[in-house]
Amino acid sequence: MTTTPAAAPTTDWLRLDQQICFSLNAASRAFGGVYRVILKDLGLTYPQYLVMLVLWEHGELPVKKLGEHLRLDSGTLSPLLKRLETAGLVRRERSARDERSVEVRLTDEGVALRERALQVPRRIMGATGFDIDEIRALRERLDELTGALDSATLEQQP
Amino acid sequence: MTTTPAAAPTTDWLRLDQQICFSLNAASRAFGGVYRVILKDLGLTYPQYLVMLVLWEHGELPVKKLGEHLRLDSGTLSPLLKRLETAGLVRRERSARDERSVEVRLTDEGVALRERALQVPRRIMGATGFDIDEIRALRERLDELTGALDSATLEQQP
DNA sequence: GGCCATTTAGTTGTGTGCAATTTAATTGTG
DNA sequence: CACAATTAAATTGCACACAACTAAATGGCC
Repeated sequence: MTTTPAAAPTTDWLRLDQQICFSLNAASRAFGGVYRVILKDLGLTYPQYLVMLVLWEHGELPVKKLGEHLRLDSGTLSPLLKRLETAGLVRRERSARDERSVEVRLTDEGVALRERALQVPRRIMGATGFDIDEIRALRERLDELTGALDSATLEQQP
Repeated sequence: MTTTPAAAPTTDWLRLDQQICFSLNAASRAFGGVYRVILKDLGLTYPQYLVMLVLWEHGELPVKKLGEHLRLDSGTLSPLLKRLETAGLVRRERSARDERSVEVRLTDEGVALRERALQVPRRIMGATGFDIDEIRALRERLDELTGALDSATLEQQP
């Protein structure tokens, strides 16, 4: 075997691409790892925690609205919500007004869990080593990126 | 400082937390969506593309090393590599020196696919709307974050 | 009122991610 | 050399994501 790989890597675009998507992918999973450890106490997975955050803020929402907040569809949410229901944190009830819709609402237990969740953000912040302003700046950058990527995805589909 | 009884929480840390993890999670999945569209031509998923990027750069390496580059373990890589092998892009062979190890190497077809992949980074860059320097700055920030999160995860596991 | 397109959840199938376990090979130690 | 500890892959089980599809309910439109 020759020691030199296929192509000259100096201005290697694939290598650059590697860096970009690796970084985001790795950061996302590293974040997931930290949340996994911290959320184990609460009996929640990271995506379940995200759902609970939305419910703690809004109290009660149809699956559709929940999905809009989280950019997730029913294919992901339906089984996840079933697990939260089995855990006794939420109830799912067909809306009386529109029987296509399913209202998701917190149980007393689900509301109570919020108290224990209040410590989570501080621990996450500690793990990042970033301060509030740095986090905010990064967040704005990421939202900008997400917006650009979403519109690009839509344009690419016709 | 007494807190408001019911809904209105302190400085709403949970809401802030929501913003942070939502943003990273959303950006990661938005990125995945763009890659999914672009990579469909090549017959690769996004994680498979990441594996191919490493192989295009290094030519051949054991599963262990591949996992270190991608921070993935054999539980993820084994089935993924089987699919790449079925697709005819890689071969997996037990190392003669150390029979515990499995060497992953590109087939001719796998090497050839690199040519078609060369267009991917440009299309991704276009979709982001960011220029090289912005991407690089974001990447450095994310790597910093990942490093902090990883060491925090390790410290928490004694 | 009757019919059809749309909307909303749910289901199915594929592909990760990761923890935990298993199997086989290698290494370290007495 | 024997044998326990370690290491590398693979396997198993669970939980997302997401595309594609199904089923039920609603809303328009004539």
